[in-house]
Amino acid sequence: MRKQSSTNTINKEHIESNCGIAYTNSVLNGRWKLNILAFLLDEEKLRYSELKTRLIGISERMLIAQLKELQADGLVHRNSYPEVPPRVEYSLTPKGKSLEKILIQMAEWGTKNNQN
Amino acid sequence: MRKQSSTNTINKEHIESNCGIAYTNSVLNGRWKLNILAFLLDEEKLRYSELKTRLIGISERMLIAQLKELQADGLVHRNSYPEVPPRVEYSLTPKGKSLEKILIQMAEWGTKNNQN
DNA sequence: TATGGTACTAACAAAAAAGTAAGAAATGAG
DNA sequence: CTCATTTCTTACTTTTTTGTTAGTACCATA
Repeated sequence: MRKQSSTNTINKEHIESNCGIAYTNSVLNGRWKLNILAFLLDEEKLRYSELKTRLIGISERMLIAQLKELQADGLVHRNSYPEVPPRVEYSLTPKGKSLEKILIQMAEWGTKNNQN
Repeated sequence: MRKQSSTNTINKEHIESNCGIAYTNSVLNGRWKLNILAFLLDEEKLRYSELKTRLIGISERMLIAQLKELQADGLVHRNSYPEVPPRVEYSLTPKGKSLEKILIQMAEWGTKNNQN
């Protein structure tokens, strides 16, 4: 009677790949996260102010928020120097760097498929 | 006086990769889009009702909305049979299929890095 | 004539994300 | 003592996204 039982035909691989993608999605989802990661991949270390300059249009509130989430997810490392005025450098963690291939391919795919 | 001029130090490659990523992000961003694409990649064709069954928790409103956006971006093809009750099959376009590598790597990365 | 099954659509409400603007801390330079 | 600089923080508003619910169209079948 209930068609839901057809869910059973989804095998384990499908479910796992689906969970995998869901996690990746949850970590990368956000208006600026991919861009932040891409810049950090390119330039290794960037100060807060440097990121702000590169991410044209981002507000400070958003930049901080996205950086915090990326840190919480273990993708980005924050290094703060005890100076005044403050100096804070952001960089990728190994986990963040492990996204390199994906980021590069996304950039390539986007460049190829964006008809502007 | 204005620090914005430091933007000039960002070279063309960076800008392009950034635009590429921004486009890819705009196309893939959405709570369910990656999952929808992953299922279509795995199963080639899926009816609306089959997608609904697999995407646990999605509402009809969202499913339709995401499918429409994916169609508008040229990733998904909609095939409607002139039958009653209606039968509609969704599948990936070549452009959608060209995301295969990225989708697979995202699934793998997620599976590897999701500590559950 | 009424019912069932599938793929939607529309209207409104709730929740989440993002924008805006003001300000705080810390200290060396003037 | 005041100011400038940099990295945030907070409160509030607006916008965007998502949920919820009800309903539509189609026609074969009973």
